[in-house]
Amino acid sequence: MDQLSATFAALADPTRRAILARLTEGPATVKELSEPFDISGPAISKHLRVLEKAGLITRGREAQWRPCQLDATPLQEVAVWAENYRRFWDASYTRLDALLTEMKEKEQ
Amino acid sequence: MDQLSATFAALADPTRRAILARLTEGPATVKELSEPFDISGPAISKHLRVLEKAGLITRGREAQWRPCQLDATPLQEVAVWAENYRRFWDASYTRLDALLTEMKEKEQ
DNA sequence: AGGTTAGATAACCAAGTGGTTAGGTACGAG
DNA sequence: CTCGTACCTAACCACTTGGTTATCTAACCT
Repeated sequence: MDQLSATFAALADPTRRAILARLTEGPATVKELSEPFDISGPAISKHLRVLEKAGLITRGREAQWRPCQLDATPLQEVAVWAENYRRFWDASYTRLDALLTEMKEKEQ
Repeated sequence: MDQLSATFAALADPTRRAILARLTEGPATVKELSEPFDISGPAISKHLRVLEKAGLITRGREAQWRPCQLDATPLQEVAVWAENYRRFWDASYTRLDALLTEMKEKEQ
């Protein structure tokens, strides 16, 4: 699976997006991250592994804790990808764009 | 499934992203969309249904054709979501941000 | 050494995904 | 009316996903 697909797949789950949101406030342990959700520890571990494989978090180790930290670089790729569609975001802009194309063609 | 999750899930597949890219050049029929890929028609139909449910395409009907058109509005939501992480995209900015926070705290 | 806490791994399950083939519907052309 | 084309639905398959419980390791604290 390519990088962009892995990132999108990781972001498709609300729990994982919530984890990322939490990590914007600073590093956290697995326990801390699991607290807002009423799912089991192993379920959180799986989510974290998905995020790690997508390169969205990095993990250290301090004694018995395995602190998670946000790494948002893959999100830049997402933002850039989405920006390429900006011209299509609203119909009026599309219509304007069509008009401009038409004008260019007439010029030639 | 919420809107944002559906959008991310739809974007997680490279075939579907390629279909969206093709649709930036204008509407296309299912047949036209399927040509670049060597997968069966039904497989393409399924991809299109996913894109339609995510609100990324709209479909009309002209005789025996069912033309697809891009609707990029959900991508705006994606771009906005990703933009919220801009401050975390590179470490230097994060360090700068930490420094500013520290300075603010000292001021108080 | 023994107990507690943090966390990972393994085995399992239901549901979803991406693909297939086979067969059905709707429309235009001869 | 019949034939070909465009497309969809249905049924099936292998694989993945998001969850569970049970069991393990590692580190800390008495």
